[in-house]
Amino acid sequence: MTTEKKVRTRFAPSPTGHLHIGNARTAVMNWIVARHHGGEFILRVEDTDRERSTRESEESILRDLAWLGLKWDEGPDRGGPHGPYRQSERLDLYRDRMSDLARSGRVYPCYCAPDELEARRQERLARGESPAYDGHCRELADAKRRAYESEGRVPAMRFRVEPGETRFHDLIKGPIGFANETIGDFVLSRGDGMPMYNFACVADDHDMEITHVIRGNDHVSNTPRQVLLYLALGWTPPAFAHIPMILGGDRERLSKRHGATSVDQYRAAGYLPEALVNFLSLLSWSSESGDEILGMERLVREFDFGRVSESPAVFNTEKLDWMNGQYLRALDPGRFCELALPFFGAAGAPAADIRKVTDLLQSAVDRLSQVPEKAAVFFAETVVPENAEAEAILRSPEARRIGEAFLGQTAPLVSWNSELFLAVMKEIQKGTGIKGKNLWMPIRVMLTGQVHGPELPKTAEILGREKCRRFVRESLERSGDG
RNA sequence: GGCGCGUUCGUCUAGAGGCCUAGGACGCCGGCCUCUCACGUCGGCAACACGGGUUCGAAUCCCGUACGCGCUACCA
Repeated sequence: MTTEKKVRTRFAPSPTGHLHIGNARTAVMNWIVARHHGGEFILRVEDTDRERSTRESEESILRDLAWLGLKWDEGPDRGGPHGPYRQSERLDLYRDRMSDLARSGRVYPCYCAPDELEARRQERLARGESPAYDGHCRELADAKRRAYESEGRVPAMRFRVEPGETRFHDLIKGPIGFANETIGDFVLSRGDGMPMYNFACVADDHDMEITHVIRGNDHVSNTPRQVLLYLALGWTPPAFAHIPMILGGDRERLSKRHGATSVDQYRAAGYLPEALVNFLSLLSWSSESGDEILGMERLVREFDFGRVSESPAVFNTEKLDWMNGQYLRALDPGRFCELALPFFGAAGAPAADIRKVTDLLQSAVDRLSQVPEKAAVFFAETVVPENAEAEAILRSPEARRIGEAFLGQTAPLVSWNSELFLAVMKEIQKGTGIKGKNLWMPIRVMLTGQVHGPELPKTAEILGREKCRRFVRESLERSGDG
């Protein structure tokens, strides 16, 4: 590699749904490689499957990509020198390439109907033969061809795969080879003229000057077909890198039944894009430093194909949660508050002291969506013991003495904060002789109804003197009747 | 069935012939901190799929087996 070509990578999703976590990881890798080399990251929409492609999906994918922080240099929304970036808008280009191939005799029309194809394939399988296309239409006589045409059959175009072996070098897996016999003459374009994946992909990657094709491992067996196409068109294939699949807990390809599988679901659940990108990067890659909380800059700087693993990785939500918690805690408190606010829903967060609440909660959650539920205790108008343990604490003889002392101590107070609350607790301890857990737990339950929670002085401060006194009074009244 | 790829603690991984009585991280268990929980911190449990080679020496190289995943579409 003496001629320094600018590195160009691409992410080429088909807009048939939300951005899947596995595809997101592919996008992350491509983005990282491009940035690592100071190159360009291109976004291309592969919408040649008219049945399944929708504009809504495309928009949603672009939105999620942007949310992840993976900025693209060229794409359908912003154009670029190699556009258009939607395959459905590049049909003329594919037609030209097809003509090139036709001129050199590398393609031929195939009139086989889908059911005929399937039937013959099953027969070959039953006989223990290769399921690849049998070459039925390979050497069709003109007469036969005309006969099919008059039947109204519209041909697909197949690529003629000659005997031999197709090898390529994978940046991650090393040399890989396929016997051409196992490939078979594959379809380049359908009867309706739409190009197939392998054909459009090669034409576009070449036109867009892609230098590194980085994609999932499920594409390795497509690669020899694509290499054959590059060669037939007189082009030099790009470098290929096939990254391991992401699996679910049962070691099967990650799918819906494994729970959340799309990026938008993780956004809604309160994960930070930086955490998700970091986590995804660490699936099948590791920093030489051994560090795991890396951040985008280090991810880009330290990336190295040599450190990409060759085996599939299980997507482990527990570790993602931990990592997200790390990112959440590293956030500036003001920023944390700002990011948590939307999770209170349309009604918004209760305005009073929300910042004090989020400050207290920053180390208590690992997803932003947990903030509202954990914050509820600060905005409640009544206190209900959460369980039998809480009720038992309220029934204890100490609880009444502590509660009464609390009311007595707080009655004359004109101001209120965590320090004053602490002072009150000290006085109660002095007056009743009760201390430690036996002193604090009854107050905690009287104020929050819960046996666990953030530090009590801060909690009491946020609640305010009046509310604290009311909750204690109501608690005493309730247990007084029993 | 064929072809391809893969196989280190439950999970993510380090490891590129001796540095490995296999290291780190998550989770789990326990200690500390502490009114509780969480955070933080300290410690513990836990793995080289199996069988043959090659070598003075193999988690690392070779072969085979098993298992897993992927592809085998006029889907991408």
